[in-house]
Amino acid sequence: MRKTNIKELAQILNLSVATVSKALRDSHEISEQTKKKVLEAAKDFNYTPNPYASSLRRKKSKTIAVILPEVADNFFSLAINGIQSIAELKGYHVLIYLSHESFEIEKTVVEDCRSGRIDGLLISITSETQSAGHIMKLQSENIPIVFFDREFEEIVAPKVLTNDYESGYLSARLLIERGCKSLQFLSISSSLPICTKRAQGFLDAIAEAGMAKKEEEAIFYCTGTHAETHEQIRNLVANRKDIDGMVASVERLAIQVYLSCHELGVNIPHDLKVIAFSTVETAPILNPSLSTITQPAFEIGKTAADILFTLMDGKDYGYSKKPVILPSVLIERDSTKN
Amino acid sequence: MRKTNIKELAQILNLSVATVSKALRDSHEISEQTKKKVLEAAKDFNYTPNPYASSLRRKKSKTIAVILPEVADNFFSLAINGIQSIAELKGYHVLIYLSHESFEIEKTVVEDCRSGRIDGLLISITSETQSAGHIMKLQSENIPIVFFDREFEEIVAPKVLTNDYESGYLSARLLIERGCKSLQFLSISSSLPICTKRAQGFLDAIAEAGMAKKEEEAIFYCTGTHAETHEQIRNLVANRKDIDGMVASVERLAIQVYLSCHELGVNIPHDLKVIAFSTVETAPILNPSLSTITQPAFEIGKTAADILFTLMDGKDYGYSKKPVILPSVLIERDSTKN
DNA sequence: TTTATTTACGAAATCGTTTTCGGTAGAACA
DNA sequence: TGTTCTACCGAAAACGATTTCGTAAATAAA
Repeated sequence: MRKTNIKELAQILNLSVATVSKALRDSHEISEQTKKKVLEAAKDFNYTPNPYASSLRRKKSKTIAVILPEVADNFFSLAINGIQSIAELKGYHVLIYLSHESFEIEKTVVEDCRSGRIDGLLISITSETQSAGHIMKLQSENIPIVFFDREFEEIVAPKVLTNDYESGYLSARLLIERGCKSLQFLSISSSLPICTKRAQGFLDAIAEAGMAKKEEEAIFYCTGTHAETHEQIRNLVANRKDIDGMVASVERLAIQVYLSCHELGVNIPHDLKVIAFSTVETAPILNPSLSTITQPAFEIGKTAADILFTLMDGKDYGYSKKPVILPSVLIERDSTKN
Repeated sequence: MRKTNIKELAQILNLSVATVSKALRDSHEISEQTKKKVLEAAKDFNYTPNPYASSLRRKKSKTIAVILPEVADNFFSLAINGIQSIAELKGYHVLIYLSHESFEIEKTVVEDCRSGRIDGLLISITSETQSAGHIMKLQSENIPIVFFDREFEEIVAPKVLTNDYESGYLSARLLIERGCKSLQFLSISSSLPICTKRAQGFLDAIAEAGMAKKEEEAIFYCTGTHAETHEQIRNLVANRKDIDGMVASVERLAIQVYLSCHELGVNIPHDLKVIAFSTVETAPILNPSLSTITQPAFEIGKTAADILFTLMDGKDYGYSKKPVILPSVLIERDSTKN
């Protein structure tokens, strides 16, 4: 079945393209009668409007972009779900870009967003990102941007986050209450706010309990590839028998800790207690079940999208200039019990 | 910093828009000298080409769409990764649509794809999809389509699948060898080829072992919402003590089985052995570790994208009309051992 | 020198919409 | 009767690129 464009449709109907266009957009300038005729013909002759012609003329693309570090992480999967749920409602299209934690890729993608391809951007920055020039440039071209989860602190923009500091604090408190004497915080970045805040909460909690360590000792950085991370964590678990409690700042680190312990025969929670920032749904059926600080990932995505859309409507998004905080919940399971 | 369009750039350079356009596209009609001047000015004056104007004229969008049932499933996350890896290489943009297992949504999205918004489509159909009219309509408009994982059997199109029948067969064989006497196959659809083929392999294996059951008894369908599924599986585990082996056709069903067993105090593998089609990375650290048939999810996505791009280049994709099969691997862990 | 050929560029049409700005008829009003 | 509104519709100009085709100058071939 061949496609028609608006010009052909106009010819068939013996009307002008202007009239057809207006009829299709349900303009008051057009009589109900002709509207009906146009709609019918549009269906009969298989008319599908060309979105790019429309975007060109109206300077609106009905498209948003989501930039995130990876998708094979439950948190981001759930966040995408939340974002999509809103985009679908609004009839918007969603472009997904993966930065793979590479600042270079992030920069390239953000650069491309300046072309007018998108009406708005949702972004969770990479663990490498230390400057936000690329993002500010986009901002200066009046494209609404909302940060979710991984913000860039120095930039003023709507942000949807979770209570990272508090959660970091509580996770350490839990381990201390369960009798741990030497704690370690596993991080993936020394600049990412989610990591630094969680770490700071952790540090404050151990200091408060008289278990203070030097920051370099208390925090273990797992940068590098996933394979390298595995190696690092395995070595840590193998060699540092003094550590009896760990807080994993992101999901995959916790999994690495578990795998290492299984490989090395280290018993969780007896030899080592573990708690992780994670939304992994298998937490309750892990061996042992994993205590988690679970972020409201879906809601974070949904809220960020919500704000983005009100911004794109030209409205103020109603919240103050402060980030929106959706709290995480700590669920204790066997990995921290005695 | 203001954006420039090609017309302004031409004025600045005292050249025609035609020349500027050709210079930017590195045409042989333009001297190296002016090319250099144009490129410089483009950078200096912050020129970013409007992709929609370009798409309109060239009838190419540099965009592909991926339609999948859900993203919060490790298989699909990994597949997206594979797809993105190729798209990024080719400088293409990726639109993601979630059908949430709803045929209606799938139809709407596919319909929209006819508008010229995309140059190609990768799709994994919903569990409800029983007809492919919408997809054939798209095909008839010469938009390349590649199915991955969840195909529609009756349609002729490139497909990238895994060895479903064989894997179903092997999973049942394993349980039989481990001494199971009464097996159950957990399915999510009576029409989805991945389910029916896996189920058929399963049925053939138990028939061969003299453990044949009627199909209605051997296969348990978990349709409905996730919450309903949990209820159904819980009831099954609670009431059918005769069943001592289960094959979960998709990841989330296995998780539900585990959760139910934990709740009900059913011991895996002693009371019930479980094997699942799954790519979940926590399989080795579950309680007990989960035997899986693991699909090469990343490669499936990557290969599908590869084929799509060769198709979009107008070339034959080199393979025969038969689907490309990337085999899964069975990894036995504790959930099926004695 | 004359005639082809190449090289380098520009004018204008084109892609398929949307929107502005008129314009014509008939109704309503004085 | 003349005037002012409405209600509908159309011509044409955008939107910002690409591409075809034409042409002038420079070079090569005769």
